[in-house]
Order: sequence, then structure tokens, then C-alpha cells
Amino acid sequence: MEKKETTMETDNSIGATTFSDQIPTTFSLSSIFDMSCEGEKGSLGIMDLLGIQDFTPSIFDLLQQPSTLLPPSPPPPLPPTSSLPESSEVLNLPATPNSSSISSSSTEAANDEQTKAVEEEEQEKTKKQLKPKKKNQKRQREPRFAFMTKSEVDHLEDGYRWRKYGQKAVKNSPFPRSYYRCTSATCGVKKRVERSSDDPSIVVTTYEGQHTHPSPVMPRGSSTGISSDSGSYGAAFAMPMQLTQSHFQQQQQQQQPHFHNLPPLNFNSNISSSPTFVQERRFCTSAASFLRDHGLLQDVVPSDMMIKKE
DNA sequence: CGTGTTTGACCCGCGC
DNA sequence: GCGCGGGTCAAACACG
Repeated sequence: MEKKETTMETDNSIGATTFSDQIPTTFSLSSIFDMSCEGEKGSLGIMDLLGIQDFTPSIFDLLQQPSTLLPPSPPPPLPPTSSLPESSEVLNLPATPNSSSISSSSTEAANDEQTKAVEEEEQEKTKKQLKPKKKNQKRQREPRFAFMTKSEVDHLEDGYRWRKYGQKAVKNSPFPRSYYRCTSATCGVKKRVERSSDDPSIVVTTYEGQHTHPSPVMPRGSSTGISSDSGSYGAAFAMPMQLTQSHFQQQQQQQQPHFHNLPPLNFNSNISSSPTFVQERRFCTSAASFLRDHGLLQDVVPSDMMIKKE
């Protein structure tokens, strides 16, 4: 296709370079939970799943009642998780995000070799039948996590480098959905970014997959950065933290030597005093309920931030 | 030149 | 089986 003058000035094309100028003055992360229940056909209902109508009226009111941030419906029933790769979608159980025993990580590692073999077989088969660029293999679903972020920018800086590989119009929404992929060659993490049609100030970011590498953006993040054992959970959970830190970096125009990828739910006291972080803590509260079964969590999350969701 | 974005085409899964 | 819509690909392009 002949590319004409690219006059696309979509507000979602904000790059990392311009992001710093558009840091939201108010950043309110509202909720996070498993999006694995999101069906292929139902992805359009993200807002519904997220209960954004309930969210919209007053995030702060809701923040006063963390329990209201929980998904309106209980987590989807877990199909028997055999070693089949298709089960990856249901692996986003409340696995320990900050421990190496994360189930999705180990399971995925175990599945990886099996799935690779299967994939190669299928690819070889289908290569002859289909265009090389297309794969006939069953699409595998990584664990997904969605954030609702009150922000003016769509693409939130989360410490990783992303390459946009697609943009689609969303049905019943004036805002497009953008597809990003981690630029690391070995990392297949993707994320989707879309704006709520109900409340344009709300950005829904959905992470899919696990980072297999530390954050490349953070200068000293390798030691405590998000590694394979935290994966997407880490990315997902660290994102608001990083944004918060980035936010304050922008505000204070100074470098913080500890600025790096934080492990999930590793609350850094240096930023915990900020008003924004209070919101982040609320966010993490919601996340805590999400991860309620994991021992290490109690070590880093104050008990009053934990929610029993039964 | 390397990296990231744009965008139309294509594939695939699902509902009817 | 067909159509719709979500998701992905990849060439062309933009930019530093």
C-alpha cells in the first residue's frame, strides 16, 4: 500500500519521548485483576468486566472502599490445568508474584519445550499451506492482567520498551485499541492499551505474558528488576510503581538512585508518602486480594491492606 | 541507519 | 458455512 502523508495525529501515538511532557497530573490506578476470563469475543466488554461504570463516578470514593474494586463476579472457574499450552490462560491464578515459585512461570517453562515442539511441527505443516507469515497453530493465551488507569496518556511508561504493532478500532468505542509488544527479542509480552468509551480519562492497559528479562529502561534494575520469576505479574504490578516514581521524577526533576524496577508489591518507603502512592497502595490492596494466598505477600504488604475476598 | 509507528490486509475464533 | 470482530503481520514511512 502506498503510504501517503501520514497525518495520523491520533492521541494514542504518544511516544516515550513525549510522555514525559504529558505525565498525568492525577494518576489513579483503580483496579487490577485477572483478565483471563476475557473471551476472544468478549474483549470488547473490558469495560463491563472491569465494572468501569461503577468505577467512573468517583474513583476516590471507591478507593475508600477497596472491596468495591474487586471484580463484580468471582474469578472464572479453573479448568483442569493439564500440561497443554492452552491452559496458559488460566495460569494467572493468584500466583506468588514476588517469588520464584510463580506457577505460571514454572509451568510455562515446562510447557515451553513441549509447546515449542508442537509449534514447530504445526508450523512446518502449515507453512506449506499458508503464507509463511501466518501460523495455523492455536493461539496461546498468556495470563492477562488489566489496569484501569486514570491518565491523559494512553501508553504508560512501565519500565519496558514496547513496540506498537497494531491498532484497531474498538467496536462501540470512539477510541482505538493499540497493541504493543515488548521489544526484547526473547520476550513475548504484549499489552493492549485502550481508552474507556465511558470515561475517556480512563485508560485500560492489559498485559499478556511474562517478561523474560529485566527492565531495559532502568539503569540499575537488573538485580531487583522484573525477571522471569516475576514476569508479567511483576511488570503489571511494578508498572504503577514505576509510573509513580517516574511521575515524581518528572515533578522533582531529580534522579532517584533507587529508581528501578521494583519487585511486585515491594513498597518502597521513599515514595510511600506521596499522595499518589496512597492511590497506588489502594491499587495494591486490590492486587493483594488478588494474591492473597501467598506467604511472601504478607511480609511486604501490611495486613490492613490485605483484603479477604471470600 | 536503527528503531519505532502507521495502517491495510490477512488470519482466526466464535456466534448465528 | 458465513460474517463479524479481535488480533497480528509486515511494508512503508517517520524520526532522531
